[in-house]
Amino acid sequence: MIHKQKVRRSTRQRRLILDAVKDSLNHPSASDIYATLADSGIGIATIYRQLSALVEDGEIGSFEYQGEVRYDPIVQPHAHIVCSKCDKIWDVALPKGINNLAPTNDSFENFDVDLTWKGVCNDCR
Amino acid sequence: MIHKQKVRRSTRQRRLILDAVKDSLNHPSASDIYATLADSGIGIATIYRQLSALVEDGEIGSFEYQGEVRYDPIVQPHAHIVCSKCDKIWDVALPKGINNLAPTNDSFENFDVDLTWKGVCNDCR
DNA sequence: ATCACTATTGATAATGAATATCATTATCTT
DNA sequence: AAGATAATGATATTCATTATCAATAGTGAT
Repeated sequence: MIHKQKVRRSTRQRRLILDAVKDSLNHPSASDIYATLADSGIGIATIYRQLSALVEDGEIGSFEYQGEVRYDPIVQPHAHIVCSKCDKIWDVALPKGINNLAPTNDSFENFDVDLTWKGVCNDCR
Repeated sequence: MIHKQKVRRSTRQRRLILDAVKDSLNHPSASDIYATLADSGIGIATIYRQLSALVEDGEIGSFEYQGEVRYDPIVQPHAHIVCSKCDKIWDVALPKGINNLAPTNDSFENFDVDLTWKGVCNDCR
């Protein structure tokens, strides 16, 4: 017997958290979103729960950097550039044709790329 | 006045930790190394300290995956494949010419690539 | 070898991100 | 409106990692 699909409910908290990520420009962490929504009264546990759920539902993107998960309003595949001095993160297009360079063969089915360029940004030099 | 260079001492602990990473095959975490060296009596703080120092000194590599830092005996630039089911990690060559695809321009000096392919391995299918 | 200097160690407390628990609240379907 | 249950918020807990600090042990000079 197949597992019954758990229905996702639309709550005030979920909407606010989604909007906060969609409106973000700095690849916020969970605590960044918590701070942004400070006067909403949303608990920190809900922030974590909904961020995970939104990623799972494909509404937002995520990646980890410096020991914490960062969230991304952009869901289309793309790469990042990070400055190792100031830890700022920029979005950048994936190199054209990168998927053709994937090590896919009959022993591994490949479906996602995580690409980050690390360097020093202009401001830090 | 230039900062005085702090001299790195060669200790029993450092040698054992370096050897453990160099002999590893599974991209071990700090606690993996701690477990491997359980009967050496090395404290967990020293494991963390020396792993960081070894990375800083360019003796080993590191990257983060699933909320923890993994260490790598290979220091040459290379990519990883991870299985999202069993979390196993494989080494794989960087796509040839990837550095020519870097978004380097006069506002960002690029010196490192972090590339991970994510998929499902043969065993998990 | 011994000395003096100080980097390193080990035990442990502390931090910080993320998850688990659970009684209460709010959504959704009928 | 009512029943079923997903979601919430407060908080305890877990887990990886770092900070603290007295004791120990490399290292270079004598």
